[in-house]
Amino acid sequence: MTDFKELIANEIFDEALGLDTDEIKSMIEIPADDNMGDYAFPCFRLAKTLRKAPQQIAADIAEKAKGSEAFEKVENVNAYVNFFIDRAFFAGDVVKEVTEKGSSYGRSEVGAGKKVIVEYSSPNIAKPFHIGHIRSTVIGNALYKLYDACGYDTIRINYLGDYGTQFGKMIVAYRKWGSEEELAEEPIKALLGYYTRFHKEAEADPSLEDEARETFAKLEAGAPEETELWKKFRELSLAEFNRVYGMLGIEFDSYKGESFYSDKMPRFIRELKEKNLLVESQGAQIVDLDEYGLGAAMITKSDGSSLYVTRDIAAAVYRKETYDFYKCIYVVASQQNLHFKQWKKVLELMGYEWQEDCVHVPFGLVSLSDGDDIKTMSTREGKVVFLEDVLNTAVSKTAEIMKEKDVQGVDVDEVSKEVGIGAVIFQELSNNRIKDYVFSWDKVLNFDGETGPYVQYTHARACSVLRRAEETDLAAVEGAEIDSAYLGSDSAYTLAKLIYRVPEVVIEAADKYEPSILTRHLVDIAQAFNKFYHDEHILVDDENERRAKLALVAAAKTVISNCLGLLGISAPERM
RNA sequence: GCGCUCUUAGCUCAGCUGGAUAGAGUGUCUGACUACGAAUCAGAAGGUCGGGGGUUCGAAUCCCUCAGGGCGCACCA
Repeated sequence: MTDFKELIANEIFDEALGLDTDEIKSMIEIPADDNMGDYAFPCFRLAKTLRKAPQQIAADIAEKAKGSEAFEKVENVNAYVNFFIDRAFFAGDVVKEVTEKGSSYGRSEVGAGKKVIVEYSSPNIAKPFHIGHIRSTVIGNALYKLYDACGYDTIRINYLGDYGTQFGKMIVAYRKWGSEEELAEEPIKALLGYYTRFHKEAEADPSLEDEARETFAKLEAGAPEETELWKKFRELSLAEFNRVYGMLGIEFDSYKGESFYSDKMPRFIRELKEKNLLVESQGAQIVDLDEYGLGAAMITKSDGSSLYVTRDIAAAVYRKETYDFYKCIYVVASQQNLHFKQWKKVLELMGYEWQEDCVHVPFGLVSLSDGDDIKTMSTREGKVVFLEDVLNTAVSKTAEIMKEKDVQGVDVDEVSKEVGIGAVIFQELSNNRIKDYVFSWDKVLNFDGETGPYVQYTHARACSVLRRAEETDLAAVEGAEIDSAYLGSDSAYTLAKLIYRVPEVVIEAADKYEPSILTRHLVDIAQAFNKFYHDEHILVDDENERRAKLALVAAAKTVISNCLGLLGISAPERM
């Protein structure tokens, strides 16, 4: 591909500026308004070194660059030098690139040879998979795909919350009020019922809490009956979770959860002691992080049992020793910011320098609207919206729409899943992950505007044009040269420009741990395609024109499909 | 109280390492299906970018401060 920034930088370069071509390249901007050119170079900063008015500098550069054949036009507006390139040539160049690369367009090798771990989803066993869990699950999955696309060697870990006092509670509740039948029938809902009931009853009878702690201690000590129940709860829950993961098309390479590390902690407690980091406080063992403004990190409780931070230390070291990662990404809610800061600080104090390669990727809270009240979801109170219900509702709404529209030649069951679930995932990945939001049925079930179905529809529409061309034997010949002169319109150029940027957008989204950057860009592409589609007649009689336009349609189709794939969403050909 | 974070159009949100007239979607109003899919497109209206200072040729963007919301602050994870 032609690197226009390079051409421009070479044109501008002058020793008197005191800038090398790379610095000049980084200063080049793409104007918001097409009328102001395709690339722009602002001269404000040069005013000091050159001791001239920026307007004058711009005029001088423009004058000098006007002779260049690489640009159709060069002009200066105030302190800007605006470069106009041959748009048709550019569009043709982009189309060619996408045609050659196909499904690998957007991928790169920037991460070749580096190992990246992404930890995400990590639900608590025996609790329902609710709408709040979608964030880590879907954001983490997109990050995994983005890193994979950047050439990194990736490992997906589901750090299951499969241990802790909560299992003591669950066992106690099950023995008191549960039955095997209801557990077999609807495991998660039954377990949730026990959990909810436990907390309700424990308010009146605090001794239940002690009983739960004792029961967990037994479990930890390896008591057979308790272990048996724990295993059963874990298995039943995992089967439920896997159903949801299946719907979302999500997989993991490892399910090593908290229980896996339960016997790996003494080593670190010893190590903390040896390094004189441990302090006793009110019967508990802590690492004092006051001087760093991080309070105290509790390592063991007063009864000697261990906690979250300790387990996470064990897990991090295990991963470093097992995988020797370049980076380890934790996709966990922002509520745990303090925990991650403490944990990293403790690792640092222990001398593990690689803690710098551990990144907490936080995201905002999902809450529920309860009339005028906004509440966080509470498993204990049973106030939750199940993710599976959301997915199913989205699917059935999609099926309704499809039946209404009477789409031909599709398996409604299959496609309504792709579209309905795609809509939910897309919604989740649309906004900056740090923002809190209130769950709304209206919003997840809205399929108009900047939504997943809109993008998928655009893809299906492109497929439809290509199909039509083939049916009537008007298809572009595979591998044939196209005459890019027909791609010089504003709408074709805008579309090509957005397609051109995809590889860099993918890298940026991965670097910033922000899938929404790609989601937004994808919406822009879909909008640009739809505008092109409306502005221009594609299946025209003139063979050369038709071929050129079809090639652009095919490129757009490929790119939309690739980007949706990176977000974990499928791209149906009809819907 | 302390720490982190958010505040941009009626609503939901974009706005890249500061750059030209702050953009989408949705909602409201209006127009476009006898070309290739109307889950679409075009147009109108809608903003003192939470308030106030500062840095700069230039601030929604960086710094300070105030206000409001959210989250967190040792025996849960």
